[in-house]
Amino acid sequence: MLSIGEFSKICGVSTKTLRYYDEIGLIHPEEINEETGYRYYSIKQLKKMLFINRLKSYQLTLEDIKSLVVMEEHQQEETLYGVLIQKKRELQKRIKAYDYTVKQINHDLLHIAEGVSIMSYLDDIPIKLVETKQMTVLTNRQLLTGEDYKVGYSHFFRVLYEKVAKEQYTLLGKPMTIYHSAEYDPTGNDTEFAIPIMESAKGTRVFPGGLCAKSVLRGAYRELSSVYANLIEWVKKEGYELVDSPYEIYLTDPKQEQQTEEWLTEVYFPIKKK
Amino acid sequence: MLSIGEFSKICGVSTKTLRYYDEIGLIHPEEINEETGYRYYSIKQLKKMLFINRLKSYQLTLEDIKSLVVMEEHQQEETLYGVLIQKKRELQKRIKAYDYTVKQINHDLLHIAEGVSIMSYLDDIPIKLVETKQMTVLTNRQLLTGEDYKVGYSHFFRVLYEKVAKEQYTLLGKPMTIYHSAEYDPTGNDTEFAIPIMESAKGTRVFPGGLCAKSVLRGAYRELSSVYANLIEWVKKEGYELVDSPYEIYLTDPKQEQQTEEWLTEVYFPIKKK
DNA sequence: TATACACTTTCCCCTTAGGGCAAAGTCAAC
DNA sequence: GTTGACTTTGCCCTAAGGGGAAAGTGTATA
Repeated sequence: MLSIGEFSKICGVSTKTLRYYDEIGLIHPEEINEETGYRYYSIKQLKKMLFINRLKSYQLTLEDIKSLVVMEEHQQEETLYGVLIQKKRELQKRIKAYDYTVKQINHDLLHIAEGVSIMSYLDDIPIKLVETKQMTVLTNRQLLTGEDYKVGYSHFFRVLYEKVAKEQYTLLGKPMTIYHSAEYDPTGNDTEFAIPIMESAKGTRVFPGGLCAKSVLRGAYRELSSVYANLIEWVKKEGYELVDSPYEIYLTDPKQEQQTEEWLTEVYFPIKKK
Repeated sequence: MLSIGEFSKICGVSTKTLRYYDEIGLIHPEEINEETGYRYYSIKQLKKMLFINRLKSYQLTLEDIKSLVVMEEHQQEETLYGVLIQKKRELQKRIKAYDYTVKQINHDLLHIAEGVSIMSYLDDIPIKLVETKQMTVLTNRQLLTGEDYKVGYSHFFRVLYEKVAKEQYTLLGKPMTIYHSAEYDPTGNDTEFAIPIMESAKGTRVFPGGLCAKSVLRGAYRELSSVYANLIEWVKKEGYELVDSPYEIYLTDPKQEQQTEEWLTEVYFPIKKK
């Protein structure tokens, strides 16, 4: 039997961690002295602990590890395979995300080196007053969380486009989304997907035209909030007020155009003079 | 002035987050109604919030962001440049670490697919009884934390090798480390770096020989703890006991040999029959 | 045998960046 | 005046332990 200190040294795990693992039921010392409460681990438990260490190095949560180690051996192998495949995908996703972040940082570093403030693009977003025309749009209104957006957008538009194809509607414009929620809520935002068509039918509605402040974003969607901020500031400053939900029109299709720098998105704020 | 909800929606940040940022002094609403406690943000603060959002997307901590946003503009640019460079390196390091983890997972997946338990290598680590000879070693004893190890090893060995070169000592063997700490302690372990030489001089000591249990690890150092566990188990089972600090001898130089699979490390446990 | 010192125990608070929920107060529209 | 949406503060929760205190235990040595 090994004391907690000996066991700790062999496994390369602190005694604090071992006590914590005991507490959460991950690995319980084979023997505990009734009188003193001292923990004693067996040599056999070394293997279990090393297995736990390895799974930890694969970024599994202790919860996941726990459910794995309580299994019987043959069931464990199967489950482990699935879990590892899953984890691998997750790590690859994280790598991609970090790669992207590094790219963005490089972009900003370049700006700073040129002596340009990295938020200066905010001042360069042009805003125009336009008069939009009334349209008929095929729509689908949903509550979406931040997570849903990524997959949701392509999904809901695909559904709408399928309907257009099936019913042989006549397309009159690019896809758009209308944001009805008054506040940003991470648990869900009231979002309407719409495609302008010629016909009026079930699932369509009249989308009113009128005076709008309009801005065009060239680049990745991450700058969208900046465009919104800019529009709001402009609207206040110029003495207008918002009279309907803001909406966006996607001029490029992210699936088609790989260069995020080339994406074009129009942002409209329906307004009137105060 | 914008209410917290409006401001939240524009910036894509929850009201909870805004209150939290107020609490930690990251961004304080420009106006707070004395009677009601309602927070009101100005249009000008949008830009600051968007800047914070961007820094957050770069994985800066709120603490770091805070110290950046309180700076004056020209000082901020300079600091920002350094911080971003730093962060970029960190992210690249993390990417490399994840890449490595993915490789390890792939390795294990292969094993599972072949029907081999992923910890089975533990049973394949051969152990031999050997009699080692007394040596003279040039040494350097240090308290090292887990973090220090990575850079520490190459550093301390380099110092020792420089001494060997300067004093024109005669090399008699490969570099080795002796682990004096009885317990694994994440905050620091008593570690001795040593190189066998012929001469006795200041900075050298006699390294005693004797009976040892010896194991050879082929592969990356991450399996070292397994080798230790195996040795300890063997020593107990065979009725021996440890009489001195375990040590390792590095047969390959990590700087020379790029393939971690080819690294060779000998692990020695000085023992005697109980 | 007394003592010193290393080891272990439990207990409590702390970490990041907020999320969830509840009770109570406030705002704006009808 | 009322309703419903909005906001406030306050309290507890997260994952994986780290730090430290106070008290008890093990063991080697003088």
